[in-house]
Amino acid sequence: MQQEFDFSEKKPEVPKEEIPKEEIKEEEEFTMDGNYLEGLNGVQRLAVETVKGPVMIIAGPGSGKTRVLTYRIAHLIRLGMNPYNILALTFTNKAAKEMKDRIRKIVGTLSANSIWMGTFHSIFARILRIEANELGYPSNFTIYDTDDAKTLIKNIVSEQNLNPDLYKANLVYNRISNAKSNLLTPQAYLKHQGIRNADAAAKRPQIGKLYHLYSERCQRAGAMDFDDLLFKMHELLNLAPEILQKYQNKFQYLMIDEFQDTNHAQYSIARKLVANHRNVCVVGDDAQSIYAFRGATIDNILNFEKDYPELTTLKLEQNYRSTKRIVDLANGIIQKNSHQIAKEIWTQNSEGGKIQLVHAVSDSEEAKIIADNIVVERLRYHYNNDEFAILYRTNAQSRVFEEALRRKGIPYRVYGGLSFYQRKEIKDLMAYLRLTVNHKDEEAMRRVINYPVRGIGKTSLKKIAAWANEEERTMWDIMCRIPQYKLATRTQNAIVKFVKMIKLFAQMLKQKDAYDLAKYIAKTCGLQNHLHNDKSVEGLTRYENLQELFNSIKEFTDNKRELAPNNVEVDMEVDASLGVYLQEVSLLTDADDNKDDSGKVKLMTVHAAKGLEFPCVYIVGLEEELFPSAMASKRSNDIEEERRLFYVAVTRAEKKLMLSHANCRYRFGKLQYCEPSRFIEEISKEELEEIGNKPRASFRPQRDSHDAFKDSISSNISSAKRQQEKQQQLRNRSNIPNIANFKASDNRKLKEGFRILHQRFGAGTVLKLEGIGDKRMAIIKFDTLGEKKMVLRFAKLMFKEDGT
DNA sequence: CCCAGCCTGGTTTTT
DNA sequence: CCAGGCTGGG
Repeated sequence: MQQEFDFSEKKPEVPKEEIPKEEIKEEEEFTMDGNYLEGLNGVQRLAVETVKGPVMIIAGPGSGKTRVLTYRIAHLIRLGMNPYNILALTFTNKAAKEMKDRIRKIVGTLSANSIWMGTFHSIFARILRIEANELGYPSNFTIYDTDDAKTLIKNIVSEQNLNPDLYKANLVYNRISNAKSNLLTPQAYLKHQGIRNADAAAKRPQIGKLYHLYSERCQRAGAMDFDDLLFKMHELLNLAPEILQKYQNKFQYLMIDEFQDTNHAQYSIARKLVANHRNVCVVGDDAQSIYAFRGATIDNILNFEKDYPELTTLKLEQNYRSTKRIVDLANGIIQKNSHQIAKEIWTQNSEGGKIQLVHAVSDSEEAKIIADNIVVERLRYHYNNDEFAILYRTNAQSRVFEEALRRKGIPYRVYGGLSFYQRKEIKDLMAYLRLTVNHKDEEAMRRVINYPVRGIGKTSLKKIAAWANEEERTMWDIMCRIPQYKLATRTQNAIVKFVKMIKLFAQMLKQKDAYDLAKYIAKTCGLQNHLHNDKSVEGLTRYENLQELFNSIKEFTDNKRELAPNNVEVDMEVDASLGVYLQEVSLLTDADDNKDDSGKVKLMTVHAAKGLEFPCVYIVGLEEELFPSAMASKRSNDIEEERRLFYVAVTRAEKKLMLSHANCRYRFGKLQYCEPSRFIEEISKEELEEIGNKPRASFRPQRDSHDAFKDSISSNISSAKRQQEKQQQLRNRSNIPNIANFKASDNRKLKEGFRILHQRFGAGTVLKLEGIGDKRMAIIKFDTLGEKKMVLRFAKLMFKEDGT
């Protein structure tokens, strides 16, 4: 089936002749006749070739969705569409990157790089940066992360003398986020009767006002939060017909991946952009919608047909990823849900091994069984470490598995969790960088104005904030004219000096690239020295992290340099300045950095695993209140989302799938009894291979006490327990002091203890500890397992006198 | 004004 | 268990 293809207004800005020779060579693997179409099945091919008008592709898991999307884009380019006119939106940077890499292989680097492909947030940020002035924003606006936003809300709540228990930052932030996702302005929010009633009923009538103030403050600070990137984009398109037209003409073709995860704002923007040519292709799977909590709505899929009556709907139902047993299990799971588009996933793959279900006594036993199993599978079927993935519901669950894997000497990588960019020392330097680029950035300023200490304390800051609010100016403005205000001379001088310093940094923005400037700033502001002088173990790690940040900035500038000569558009794609760096980095997550993860077992949440596949998958912690989460048990809608989440997890697996749950686990620092998840009950047991102790009611510890737990399992003592005892014995024998609470004054004992630890572990350095107190940690590094470094963390250390 | 250390309250998933 | 708030001594 060959389509005619004719877009008016198309300017071939990248003529074929300009493509460098080696790229053409690369292309020849896939000739113009469309060799690249040959590996596709009928529906896939139709999906690739139906290029005009609205198309919706319902793509089951493992149905070759990414392949279809990439080939489709390649196909468009082949048909003469300028890559520069294609907009492809994804939800994660990873997905965008993967697609770009694959397209690059088909159409060459130059074309691939010209496609506007990225996350909603990053693409819109890029556009907003260009158009910021239209919205009364500076083009170097800051992007507030969730922490910044919540701190700002906290400040506003306290300024308004509202009860912080009632107006919790989290809650207020969610309300605001919700409003923005639904394109409600503060004014509309305040007017909306239903919302007003709801807020009043919840005894929180002031939320509308807080939303209003929050928006004002963001605007004043030249800052947008994540939701603003969508919200303001929509506002921009509404602002003037010319602007809308400009982007409608620019983006002749729009593709949206993971369409089931779009929220109202995203959908509205998309609809506006394609209103004229209606060339929009969305790919999604209602059964994999797992982001309702952040405003995603399945309605977008259901309504799509109404908005586009001429819609072509295609269903990709053949699964190429998983064994029959896994596909059957997945189908069985999802059919329990009531709302969904009818479809049946099927596969021609072989039956595969039975799905295993592990009943573990405790969370540590669960982890041990899985670590053991990885070793066995590896030997038996010659799997590589990186072919295993452990999927869990919450990030906190990773700890036990890390320990178990470490004990077995299995290298691993944890994805997600606390991102590198959320570490204190990183945020501190970033705040300096942000402040340099955008002086108005209030959250950045509050963070660093007195760090390292320069004698500008809380009281002074409060005064400045008060003056700023009074005059409706930024705090920076006030500080620039600080001699006009009444303050102690010493503080005044300190502020003048601080302002001078930041201004000095700003002057260098144009001359230096991001890397040079960042290094200069770190040195001059005193942060680098401050960390360098901190000789405690953690101080050292912090210093190292800072160096790591420099490395990443260096990588960024080098990358941009490489791109620069080839790129058609001169904007942030090739701009190596600090401002662009900040913009890109604030939208990055931990999963995005391309740290080397070959040869490592992968640990991540189910959410993070979406869009990925692994030969062997372990889904762990299948317990009521955990997976499904306790929050979800209340509403049936949420349970369905949890079930979809389970569905997503199951369908990540190619060959081997193991499910597990524990009878007891530590949660919130307490030992708890756990019911097996209802999802386990829902599975037909015939195809299962059940491993381990069946759950027994007698395991239930009374009053959640540790002793009751010990008694209840003493008859059937778990291997985890024995392991623990063995460890303990090992410790005693080698005289390793036990670790518990300690005070900073115990420094000498501490040092002695670490000397012993050093001897015991031998392989590495035990670093000096000074001034360790509450919630500080000690970190021991040593080389093992061919990994560069291992880090052990001991919270709250103390050596008891008697060595027990 | 600064900091260490105590105390309390809260814990899903992410751009 | 852990982050953040609060307090009281320097």
